Amino acid sequence: MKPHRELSIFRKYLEKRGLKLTAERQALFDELFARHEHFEADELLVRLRTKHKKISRATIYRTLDLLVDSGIVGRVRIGESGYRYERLRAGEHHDHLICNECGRVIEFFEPAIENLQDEVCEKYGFLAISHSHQLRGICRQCRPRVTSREASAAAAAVPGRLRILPTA
Amino acid sequence: MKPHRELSIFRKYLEKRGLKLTAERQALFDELFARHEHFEADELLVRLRTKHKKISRATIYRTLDLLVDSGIVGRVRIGESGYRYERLRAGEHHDHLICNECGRVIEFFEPAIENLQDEVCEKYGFLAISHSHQLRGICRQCRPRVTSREASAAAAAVPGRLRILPTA
DNA sequence: ACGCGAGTTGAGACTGAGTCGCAATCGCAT
DNA sequence: ATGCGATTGCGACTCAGTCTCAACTCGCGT
Repeated sequence: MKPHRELSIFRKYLEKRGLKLTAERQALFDELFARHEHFEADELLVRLRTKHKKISRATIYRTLDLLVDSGIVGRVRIGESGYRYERLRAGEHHDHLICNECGRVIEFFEPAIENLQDEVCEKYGFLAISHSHQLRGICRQCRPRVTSREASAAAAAVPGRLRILPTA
Repeated sequence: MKPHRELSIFRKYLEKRGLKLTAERQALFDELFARHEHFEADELLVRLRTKHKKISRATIYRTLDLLVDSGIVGRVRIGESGYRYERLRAGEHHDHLICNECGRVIEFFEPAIENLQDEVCEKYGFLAISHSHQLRGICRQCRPRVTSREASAAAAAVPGRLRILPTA
């Protein structure tokens, strides 16, 4: 929870491979821990540019790579284009519900699903390293607005398909 | 199974909205049903360019959009960049195991997971429209080659993280 | 069979996200 | 202070996908 913990992880990570904790990396790290939501790389760039000092796009991406690699930050392909990043609480993990209307991202964790995943892997002799599991649809807040109209139209468009189908 | 079935679905889909079944759309459709694997848009372009007639990149994408929209083809974000497409057997659905080594894509379907998904949605008042669920790792064939070395190194790189974590 | 207009196509310009190369600069162990 | 590897910013670049638009088709109505 306390930023210190992850900072020291990051610091150690850098040290271990002879990298430096520069002002830019610090700034990025701080900005990242100033909030908790999911974010995109360019978003971070803007945030840093406006309030703090200048930092180049390349550096953002490079630093984000380090953070992802160190396990502090997660990189997810959520929408149609680009990546989204999110802080990872140590040891924790969750999947996503993504609203097509408002873009809201809801995190969920279902142990039973995780277990079943493991079973699937075993069945195929597959050694899982990471996974991504996302459901797209309409969130509680947006449902009233959308109601019958679009949603049912979408469902009707694909005859015989009642089940959730893969996308994103 | 027989292409006819999906062709008529596609035809109906087009008709319904006053679109035409042009030679290009046909060619693409045929090429698509000539095989069964997952494929990328540009791959299709090459295939068509070499054996069949010329067809523009724009048309490939446009037609693929139609096919996806009609429910015949699925669009998935599987790797690091771009989309992958796959034929959808009517009513069927599956998720993916993706090998980081050889790129192989294994399809799986686990009803219990699907049910749990529904439960999660209910819990959050979320109306799911589509979902994507992918596990990345090393497939059975590649495991011998990779063994301890990389895999265990990767696991060790993130201390305290034994569980599968989100990515892709 | 013919004509016409909506629908479609190809070429290439364009976009957005992310990456790369490189010269200038910085951080830190000595 | 010195030196050298690590780092930065810039801008050029790539790649996938989208858009524009003039030229061309399809297929319905006659």
